Amino acid sequence: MEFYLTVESITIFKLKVGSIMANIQQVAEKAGVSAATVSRVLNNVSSVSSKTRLKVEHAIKELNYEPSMLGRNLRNSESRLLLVLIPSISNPFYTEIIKGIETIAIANHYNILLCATDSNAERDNIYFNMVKNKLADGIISMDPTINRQKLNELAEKHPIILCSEYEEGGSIPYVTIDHKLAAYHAVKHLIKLGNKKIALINSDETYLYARQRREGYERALQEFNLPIRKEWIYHTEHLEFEHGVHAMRRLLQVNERPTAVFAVSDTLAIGALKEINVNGLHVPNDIAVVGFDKITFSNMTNPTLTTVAQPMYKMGCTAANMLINRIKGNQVESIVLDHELVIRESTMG
Amino acid sequence: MEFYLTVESITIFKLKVGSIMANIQQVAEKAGVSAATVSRVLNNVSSVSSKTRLKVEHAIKELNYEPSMLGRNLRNSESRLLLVLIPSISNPFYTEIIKGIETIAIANHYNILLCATDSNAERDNIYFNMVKNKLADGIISMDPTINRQKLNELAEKHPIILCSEYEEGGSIPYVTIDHKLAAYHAVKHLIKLGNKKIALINSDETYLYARQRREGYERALQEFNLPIRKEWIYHTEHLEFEHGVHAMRRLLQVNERPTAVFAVSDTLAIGALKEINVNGLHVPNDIAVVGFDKITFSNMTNPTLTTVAQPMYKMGCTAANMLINRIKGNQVESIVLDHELVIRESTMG
DNA sequence: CCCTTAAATGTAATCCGTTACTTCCATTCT
DNA sequence: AGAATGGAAGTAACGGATTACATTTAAGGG
Repeated sequence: MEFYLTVESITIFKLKVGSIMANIQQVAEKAGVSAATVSRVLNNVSSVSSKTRLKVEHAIKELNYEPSMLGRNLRNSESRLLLVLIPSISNPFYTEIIKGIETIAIANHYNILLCATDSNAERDNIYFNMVKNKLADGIISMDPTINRQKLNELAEKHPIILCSEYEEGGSIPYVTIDHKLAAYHAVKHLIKLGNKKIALINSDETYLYARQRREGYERALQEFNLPIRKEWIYHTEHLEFEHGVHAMRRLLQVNERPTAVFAVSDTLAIGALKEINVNGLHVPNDIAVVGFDKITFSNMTNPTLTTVAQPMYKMGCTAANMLINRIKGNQVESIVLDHELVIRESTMG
Repeated sequence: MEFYLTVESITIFKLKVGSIMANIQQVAEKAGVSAATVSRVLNNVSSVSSKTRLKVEHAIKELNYEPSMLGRNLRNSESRLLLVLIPSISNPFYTEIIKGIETIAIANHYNILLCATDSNAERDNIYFNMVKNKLADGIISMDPTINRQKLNELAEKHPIILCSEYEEGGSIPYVTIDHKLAAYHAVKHLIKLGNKKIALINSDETYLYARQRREGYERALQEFNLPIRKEWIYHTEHLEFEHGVHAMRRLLQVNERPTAVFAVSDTLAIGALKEINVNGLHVPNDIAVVGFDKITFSNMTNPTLTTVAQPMYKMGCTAANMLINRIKGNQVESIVLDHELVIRESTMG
């Protein structure tokens, strides 16, 4: 009896699965053609007569058929999935880039797998395996904390593009801006406004962009014969708001208080704004502030934040195009995009 | 000559592809066993002798073999991918939820496909097809603008969970909070502070949560015998900052100016804050403000924002667990989680 | 009316792993 | 020693679509 029940339930299950989705074979039978012909119709191969095409299309509608990506992908050994690696979803810097990537991806019939590594090496491994496993066709990495060596190894056999963060002299193609020049412009702007004591809130200099932005900061100061003072350079471990608050608190305690601050990210700059406000000082009259990235919220603060805009949407588009080209087997060249200084209230007296 | 070159390049390509990744057959040959045995080793099936297991594991290492997800998924007809639908990546409300989903997903050997619909029906279709196509095993939808009818149809044959936004009396399981009660608490808080003229910045009431939050707002006012005045209720089409600014501008022009504002999202509330500041008024002394969602930035504004916290991380975890259960074929029940009023500077005199 | 040729369609192999079923072999029991 | 039992491994079908190659069909030329 028990055995009978089991058999029945299996039958029901099979029936249900069958009803969920027809396969190409069933469509072929219904249309009275071979599976090959159905496949040709699906892929718009020219050599199908219009009569047959119509029959097949009719059968497809009738059966509510949708081709299985799994079968197709196995055969074509592609997944049409792009892996996008970011350090953390909560960082607004990435949102526009991702939009760019997504737009290009969809236009090329790809989809994106957005993955936050949270600077977790285990996650890295999972995601790297997805490419090895053919579950993704390529990677756009925006994670500066990623394991370089493993990434390079992977890049030998799989398409990878770096976005924003890259490796100097490395072999993996990248899209980025000229961080040094961008920082130079930002600081020069502060100098032109008459500031002579300019502080830098930088992040961890293990990251290339942090080193480059400091170089730009120093270059601007040198060019105008302003002193580079250690007390005015503060390094934060992370880019979050709280670290900006903390950095600014320290900078306000320095003997000779700076009259301007350049922070290497908007979230840091917004933290600085807050701390300056809390201390009863005025931005920009007492201290001017410049951020970096032009995240959405940089426009919502009070005062609004002067910041260096990276062409994020374009960066995303470019990275996606490069990756898709790479997947097609083409050679691609690294690209440096232009930045733009967006002057707003935090530097307008 | 040209022909020769072409042939050669094809050969090279083929060789390269071959070298990229061994398949189960090659591993089997190397280990001197059948593919079935290799598969058993991979899947930890008990009936493999330790000698054979060792041989196979050795061969796997030697060939640097990684099983292809495509083959495996086709056979098992699962993709181990969860589709997460959000209206827009740039909305910070979703970040914590996504983290929760991701954590649970990874713990269960799933990965997430994060997809922004940007309220674009075409995109909806693409994503729905991914499930029909077996490219994803199920959907967590957080998009209130999604096509209800299509979603319901899809839900008949595929696992779907709604997160935050749901359908009253619908058949799709959901996770949410009690929006009405949450709004009631927020407004009651404003009343307890002595406010008698309380404005509401609501979003489009085609969304269930918007209707429910207004009900909560009205219930609180009624309970304390305060008037519900039309001029104090403003509807915005979207949730962005600018709409909050605009709404507040209007509310400040009303004859009898409200002394407090409850906005149904933090971004709207932050817009309101900004506009109040711009008009030389003080928060909370002139006008108190309460938001909704407790997004990261609600803590970075000046003053910091009092807001209703949804348990976003937990919501994400819950939704993911529900979906995975659904995929396993289990029945799941809808869940209503607790909210919390976070009192900060924008209501603390 | 037959032959050539091209277009249209079918056949079958292939992509890669999983698993029900079968076979083989070695214990253990009588 | 021969049968019964069970453990270990192999065989082959399967999942769904694609495509090189083979075959059929129809049209055009002589």
